[in-house]
Amino acid sequence: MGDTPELELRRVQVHAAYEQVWRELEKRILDGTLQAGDRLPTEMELAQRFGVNRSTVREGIRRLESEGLVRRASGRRLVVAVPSYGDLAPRTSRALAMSQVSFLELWQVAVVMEPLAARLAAANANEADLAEMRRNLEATGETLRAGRSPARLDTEFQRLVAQSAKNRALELSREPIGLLLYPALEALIPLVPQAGERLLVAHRRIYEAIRDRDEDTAYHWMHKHVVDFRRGYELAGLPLDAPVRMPEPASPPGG
Amino acid sequence: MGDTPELELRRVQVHAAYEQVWRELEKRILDGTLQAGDRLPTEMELAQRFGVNRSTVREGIRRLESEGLVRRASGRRLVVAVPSYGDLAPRTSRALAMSQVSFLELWQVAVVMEPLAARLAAANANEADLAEMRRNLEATGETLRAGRSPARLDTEFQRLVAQSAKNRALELSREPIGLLLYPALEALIPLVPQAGERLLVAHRRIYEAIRDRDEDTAYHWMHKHVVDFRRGYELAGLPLDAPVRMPEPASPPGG
DNA sequence: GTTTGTCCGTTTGTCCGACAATCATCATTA
DNA sequence: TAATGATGATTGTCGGACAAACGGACAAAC
Repeated sequence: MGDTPELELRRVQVHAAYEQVWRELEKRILDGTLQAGDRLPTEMELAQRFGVNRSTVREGIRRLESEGLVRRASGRRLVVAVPSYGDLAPRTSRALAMSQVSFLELWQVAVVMEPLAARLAAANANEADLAEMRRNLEATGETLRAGRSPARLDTEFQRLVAQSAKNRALELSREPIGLLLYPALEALIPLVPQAGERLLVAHRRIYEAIRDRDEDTAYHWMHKHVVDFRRGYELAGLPLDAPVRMPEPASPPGG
Repeated sequence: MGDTPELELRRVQVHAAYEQVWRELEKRILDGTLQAGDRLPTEMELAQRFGVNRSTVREGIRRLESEGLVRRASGRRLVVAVPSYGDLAPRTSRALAMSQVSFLELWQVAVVMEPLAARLAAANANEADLAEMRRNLEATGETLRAGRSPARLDTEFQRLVAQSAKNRALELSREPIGLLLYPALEALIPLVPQAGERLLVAHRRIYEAIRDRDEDTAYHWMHKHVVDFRRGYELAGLPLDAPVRMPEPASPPGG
């Protein structure tokens, strides 16, 4: 075999035309040539400028749409947009669910993220944030009195705390986990009678600490709350290492 | 104005055909009808079964591809896949960068996530993980001796630690942050002469602690390391609250 | 003067039919 | 047996086409 002189070759990259359309537009958006809010040219015009068929342009555009970099304005013209975590979080949740992530894995992250969120919320929450939390607390109380499951409201409470933290990296990191984790309450509540009351108490304490700008108390109650969640899960006899399931989407994923 | 009796209307949903194709296939994948690894029918066949044109099917497929739910095998046929964070993390990073997230916001998350990763890594790393860290350590040493920037290798080291933690939720949560945060080293290193050496020492300690299954030491050194990173950033006179920029992609984003 | 109905040019969503390039497969050849 | 070539299936791209929906302008009706 003396005829293969250590020749190192890498796969020659061949990009489909619609991919190049997508990448080119993406690049223009990311480098600021196209700013959020700008209107894109019509499909016909894009096709002419790129020198490809309109069908090809459309396939590229689908990709951009899916990434949340462009949206269709009320009317029809394409408009450059900033991707929202409304688009991203459910997708990450799905990837986690499809990877058969266990309750324990999610919990291990939540138990550090949520207390951090509470601490930052105590530092940064504004009056509007507090009002939303109050509204959520009341709704949770009613829901419990009516004997229904507060799972969705708990998910929301955690999200509201994270929103109050004024840290978008935190918000975006924890959202996919919250989306997968708290629906597990749905299964837990009926099995652990005292869970609902404990949850409400914890939420109240967390809210009060945030309102009073008491970072440490907010942190500790949230930590306790998340630990409590795990304990309830074990108490109910649910397996920590079983994969979680993807909940029904509350709001339809971005399109 | 008594002629508007609290009438609440929501926008009537009209779904384009390609959207329905996308949603239907997505549903089949998520509910398990189509399992990872399964081959999808050909575009022609999909078009016939959905009763739409092949072009329409193709637009829907682009969406699925973008979500990582389906890939083109080496050949051509579409294959159902599990979305990887290779697809997801860069997108989340972009969303963060476009939202003008500050160094401080990223750091606040990193300072709790990375030590957690180190602790779990000390508990769960296997021999292959350790070998990769060793390789990374050596490369970092060489890079520093050569006077080049270890930014990319640092990003990789943190990723390797997270991989060793055997927690996919953690891995997926921290990756977008790491991707945005550590490239800031590129700007930092030339300004803080001792930074490179300190970084290498920290990496070594973290590696040793993980190897020795010493969770607390791994945790503390990683915490120290991340705190050190921030101190270096401040020392260099870089503003904590300025938005970070999106780094050049090391590997082209999934497609 | 404001609302409603109508028209028109533009743009999108969808369809049809077609072709070259590429891939998977298998029979053929050295 | 392993390399080579032929064959059929499938994708990527194209050009052209049309109905539906939109934005805007204008006229008619209240």
